[in-house]
Amino acid sequence: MATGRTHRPATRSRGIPEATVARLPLYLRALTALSERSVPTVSSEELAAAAGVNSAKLRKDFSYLGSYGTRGVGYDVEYLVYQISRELGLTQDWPVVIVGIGNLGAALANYGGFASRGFRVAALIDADPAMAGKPVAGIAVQHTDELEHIIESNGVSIGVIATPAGAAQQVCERLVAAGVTSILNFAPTVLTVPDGVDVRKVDLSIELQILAFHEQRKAGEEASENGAPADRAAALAAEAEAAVTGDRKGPDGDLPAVMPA
Amino acid sequence: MATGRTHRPATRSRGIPEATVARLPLYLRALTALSERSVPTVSSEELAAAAGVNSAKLRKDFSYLGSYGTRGVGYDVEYLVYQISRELGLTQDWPVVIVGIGNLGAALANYGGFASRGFRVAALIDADPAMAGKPVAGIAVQHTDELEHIIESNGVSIGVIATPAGAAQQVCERLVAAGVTSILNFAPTVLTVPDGVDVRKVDLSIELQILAFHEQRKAGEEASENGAPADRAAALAAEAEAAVTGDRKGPDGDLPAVMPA
DNA sequence: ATGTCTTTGTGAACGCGTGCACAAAGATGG
DNA sequence: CCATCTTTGTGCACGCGTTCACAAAGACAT
Repeated sequence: MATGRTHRPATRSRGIPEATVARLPLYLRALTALSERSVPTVSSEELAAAAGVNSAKLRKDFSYLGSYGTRGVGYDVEYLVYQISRELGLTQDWPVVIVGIGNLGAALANYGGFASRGFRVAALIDADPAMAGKPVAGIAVQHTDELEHIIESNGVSIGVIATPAGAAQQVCERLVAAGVTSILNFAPTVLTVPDGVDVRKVDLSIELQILAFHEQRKAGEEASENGAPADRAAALAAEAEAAVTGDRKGPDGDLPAVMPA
Repeated sequence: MATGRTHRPATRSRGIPEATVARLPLYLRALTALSERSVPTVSSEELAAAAGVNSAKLRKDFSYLGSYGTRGVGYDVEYLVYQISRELGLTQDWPVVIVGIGNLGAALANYGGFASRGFRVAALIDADPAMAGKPVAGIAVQHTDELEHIIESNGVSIGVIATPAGAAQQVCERLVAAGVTSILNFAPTVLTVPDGVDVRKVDLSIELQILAFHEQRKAGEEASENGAPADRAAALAAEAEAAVTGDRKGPDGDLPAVMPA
């Protein structure tokens, strides 16, 4: 190791695995908690436990950042907090705009987790003229017409979309055209963006559906056979077929064989 | 409940890969849109484009469910909607409880994406006595004291935690003890749960931090390193989440009025 | 100094997920 | 009934991420 660790080894700084990047905030949170308790150092084992990951994984993650630990001792908490913050870009201030001030948008505006880490809500934007000027989380909502102006004059590069699904793509395009290059999307839609623009998606209902899958599997593992969902399945199928021809439904809602043409 | 089930990769039985499960809701959403437009069939290429994935991946995903396509034609939209819904367990009704009715909890309660897919909000629960009885999204908030009773009498197996970070673990334990086996966690904490309980985490600030990382990389190609002050890191550390304590208070830092920080 | 003990950093093996490329299956037209 | 055309389903190879296991590095005691 210790291969002349210059400040931008193309081999490493370029190559922080995406999976590692996604865990850095987790480590940072755990470290911050330790820092507040004035814990000076922490071992990979302890920190891994606090972050809910494997200790070998944590060490490997940190190894991508450099050798910040001391063998036999562990990691210096404050130093690591700083290094991770810097790596994540949290040592600078990121102005963000939130578009779509409905229930979710308002909740996001009030969310302290944003402001506390170098993220500053530069503006709240909504398409409803009735919302304009109304204060949410201490910030006056502005109308969509001003979107471009807001982005440009504040140098905003990160946008949060909390609009209805139907408006998301259009809002996205306007954000990108105005200079936004990272988007956090809460609308249940697939956003299409040009190269160079990052999109991360948070979809509440998808998470629940994934849980439902596992829940169903747990339930079906003991009652190895379908207990009674046949009725509901049939009902859903019927409802679903309302649109189309709708005359090819399993006789009793059970697994119909592969449907013929 | 199944007896001694040593923990395994979780995707065993007829082994639908976890990555595939996570995409099924995406396909389902795209298919539902097609269904509403009365589109009878769709090719893997078209559907993949609508869902924002690779067509080969989509076909492979579907192959885990069975052979539901017709070569030379594509997939029957209605039939596929039914199959995926059934696979995800959406053909039955899932009562869920939301614990922590702050800004986010209220937004979740109002979120239509839950109710529209077999998920029914059975109860809203908050620790604040002042909230008790207050209607949110047409449902009267109930006090935490009734948590166990609500879970048991409604047969709730899925719980949503939208409390401050400090309360999350305790709430989690009570939910699990009362019979909940799947948890969607919005609080920025690592939840510890017994085997057999699934936890999915949604962390808003982590998503932003990941975006910031990429944003910094994009911006910092040439302005590689600036002498970032360590003061910033110290300030950040001090201000960061006081998650440990756990009650909603805090100046303006991580734990805002309502959201889990 | 030297030995012992703790913990890091990492080489290597393994498993999962992704995407290519193509043969098989079925529709369609003559 | 046969030929052609479209699209599925999947074998295969590759790369990423995870985990194990251990040598090296440093702290600490004697």
